[in-house]
Parts: sequence; structure tokens; C-alpha cells
Amino acid sequence: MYRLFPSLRIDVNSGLYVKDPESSDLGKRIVSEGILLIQELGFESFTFKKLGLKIGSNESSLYRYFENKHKFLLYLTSWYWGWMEYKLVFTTHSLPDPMEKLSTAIQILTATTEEDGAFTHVNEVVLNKIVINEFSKSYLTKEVDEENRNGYFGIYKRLVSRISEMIQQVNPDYQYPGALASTLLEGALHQHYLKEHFPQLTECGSSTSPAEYFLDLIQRSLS
Amino acid sequence: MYRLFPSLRIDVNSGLYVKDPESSDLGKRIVSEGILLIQELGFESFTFKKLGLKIGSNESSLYRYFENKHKFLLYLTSWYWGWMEYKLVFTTHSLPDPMEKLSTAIQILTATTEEDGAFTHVNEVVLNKIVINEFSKSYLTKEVDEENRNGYFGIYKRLVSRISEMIQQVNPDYQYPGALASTLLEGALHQHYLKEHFPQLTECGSSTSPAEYFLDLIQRSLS
DNA sequence: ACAGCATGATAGTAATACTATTATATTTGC
DNA sequence: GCAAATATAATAGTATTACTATCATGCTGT
Repeated sequence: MYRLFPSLRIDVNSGLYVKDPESSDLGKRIVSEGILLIQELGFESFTFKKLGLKIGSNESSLYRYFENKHKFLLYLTSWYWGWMEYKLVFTTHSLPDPMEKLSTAIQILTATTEEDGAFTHVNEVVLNKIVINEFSKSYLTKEVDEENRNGYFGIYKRLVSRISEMIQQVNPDYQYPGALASTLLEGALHQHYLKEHFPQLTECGSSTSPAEYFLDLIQRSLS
Repeated sequence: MYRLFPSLRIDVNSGLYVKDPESSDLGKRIVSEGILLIQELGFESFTFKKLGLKIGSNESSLYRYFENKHKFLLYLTSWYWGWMEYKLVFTTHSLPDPMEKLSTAIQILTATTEEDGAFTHVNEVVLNKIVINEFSKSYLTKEVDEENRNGYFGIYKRLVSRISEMIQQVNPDYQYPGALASTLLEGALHQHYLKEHFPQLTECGSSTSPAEYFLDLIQRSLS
């Protein structure tokens, strides 16, 4: 889908990198292989030294692109949410019916990413898994407020706002559009995590998808 | 409330500690001062060395109680959920009406802990904040599945099951009681976090509480 | 040919997350 | 009251992490 607009770029906040990783071959390899290594090791065990080894580059070179691994994670998750926002806006733009619009949005946001967009160095399938496992760690820190002021969470916040607005279009009297939108985004990641690691705790699994659950939840909430 | 049963103990999985911290003065100090230090520094910057310094004890002594800081966090959060479960069961036990029972449960689980129970070395107000900020980090790890097999998340899972059952009592036809219960528990922590750090993203704040939002959400879902 | 920039190689530092060993208190059991 | 057992403290040591600094090399465009 993205290939329709080959010159589109996801505009991640420039404070998240020292040197734009899209600007060079090494930068792209850091991103693409970094995604795979974080998924393999988990964020805690991931280090720039190990990534340097994996891509045959030097640890010090990686620091020329990203200050530290926390900013690297912020970069990757921002990119992910930017990509989701793009898919969302593109797909729902022309839908006239507010409920159809919202339903489509929910489906996009709660679906498991199934296939590689194959248009960049970014493996979206793996990135989706990283977001499920690691996104919370990117904001549950002592530095949130400052990083928020710096705009590092801008894309994610805009996405929540968009959903919130769609909810208001469906039912202008509903009192908690923001809370519901934020519950949807966070909850979708959580349900995906549960179905993988705590299947006893949710009906979401092989036969029922998070999408079905959230569609039902939001329809009930807004009717 | 807890003082009604001074001999009650919250039964945390014994794999979470090397030596039971309730069994000695030092152990209790580790827990009580550890809670304060994690809140002060954030879990990432918290170390046993710093805690040893704070309580005038030796780093090596702390390792006789807890293998590492991750298990310490698991211990603290388990304790918290055990305490919540106790409050929940105690308060809702005698309520005959399923909806009243569920509403009361929601209120307990989504309320901000306001006052110190003052019955143990544990400061529940601060512990509540730690759970909001750090609980996700206790399970978003590469070791979840093994730790889950070891029973380290048993109390939390039992709590989700209890809510799930209450939901089924209210509406036996509702298809997603587990998903809704897990959304409630996780979502409550999330809304508390948002109102502190991302107030634009939710209506929960000074005039509206997470309790009101979730009460409304669940009532709509089950009617 | 050479200036300029990107990358690589090496070294170094303070802190982290421990483990091991030995010493010193403190408790308890007889 | 004393010895044995146990708890805690002190010290030292290790591998790794998360960087920073410096210098060398190599490639690019003019």
C-alpha cells in the first residue's frame, strides 16, 4: 500500500536521532537490523555493541546516529505510530459514515501486522511485535515529562486524538472519548500480549481477535 | 481496615525471595525503604547498592533477601495485588446484587490509594504509584513465560479471574469477560498514568476519575 | 590532488550487577 | 555462661554496560 507513495517519509521528531538514519546506508542497516536484534534479545539485553557486531560496524559509529538505546526505541516506536497513522488516514479518509470510519480504524489499530510492507528497510511485522513488547517502556520513565515537552510522543498523541475525534463523530454525547481512545490503543497492545503469554486471562486468541473484542466494546459504549 | 486481622499475611510466591523479608527487621527495612527509593529514582536507576546506603546496610546483605532487583519488583507488585485482592474480597463478599458487587470492585481497583494503611512497614500510597509506573516492566520481559510457569504472577491472574467471574454474574451472555477484566486492571493503571503525564489524552483528571469512566464503560458493556 | 566527511579502531571511565570470601556481631540452645 | 549457629558487614573482585575521546583510514566531489 505504501508503495503507492514511494516518496512519502514518516516524519519522526528530529530530536530522537543525532544523524538521520534514513540518510545513509549504515543508518538504514542500524534500523533494520536493530529491529531484528531487539526482537531477538529483548530491549533490556539489547546493546549498541551487540548491534555493531551484528552489522559489522563499530559501536562508536552507532552513537553517531542515536544518543542511546532509549532514544533508538523512541525512534522506532514513533516510526511505527507514524506508519499506523498513515494507514489509518489513508484508509478511512473517504468513508462518509462515522461508524464505518471508526470501525475501520479499530480494525487497523488492533490487527496483527501480517505482512511486510516490503517497501523500506523496516520490517513492520517484527516492529509490530516490538511495539507490543516494548512500547510501554518508552514512556514509563522518570524523563517522560521532559521528553513529552520535547515532542517525542507527538505522533502517538495525534493518533489518540484522531480516534477520539472519530468517537465524537459517532456519538457527540459520549463523555469519555479521549479515555476510550487511549484505552483502545493501549488495550490493543495489551490483549496481543496476553494472548501470547497469558491466554487464560482473555478470550482473545486463535478464534477471537482483539479487533472483534474492541469493536464490540466500542459499539456498546457508543450506542 | 487491615488492622481488623492483624495476623493476616499476604502470601507472595516464595520463589520471589531468597529469604522472607517479613522474617527480620532488615528484611522489612529493605521493603519499606526500597519502595520509597524506587519511587524516588525510578526503577531503572534504582540499585541495591543505593538502597544499602540508604538503610545503612551492605549491598551483599540485600542479595540474601532478593536475587536481583527484578525479583524485588515482582515481590512488591505481587504484594500489592495480594493486598488489593484482600480488600476486594473483604468488601464485596457480602454484597448480594451482582452489579453492586462489580461496581464496588471497580471502585476499589481504580481508586487512587489515598491513605497509608499504617499497619505494616509497607507504604501503600507509594506502592500504588510504583505499580502505576513500573508494573508493566515486571512482565514485559523475555523471561515472562518461565516466570509465569513458576507462579510469579499467580495473584494477579487470580484477581483478573475474580473480576471476570463478577462480570459473568452480571451478564452471563457477555462474550468477553476475561478481556474486559484484564482491560479494566491494565487500563486503570494506564489512565492514572495519563492523567499525570498526558492529560490531553484523557478526560480522567481532577474532576473526573478513572473510576467513573470505567464504571460507565462496564455498565454500557453489560447492559 | 586534496579537503572534507563518514566510518572504523582502539582505549578509557564510571557505574552496574552481581559473586566470593572473610570478619564480626547477635541469637539460641544447652 | 559458653559454644555453636546464624545474620550481617566489609572488602575485594569480575564481566558487562553505557558511554566518551582520540586518532586513523578511506571515499567523494571539485
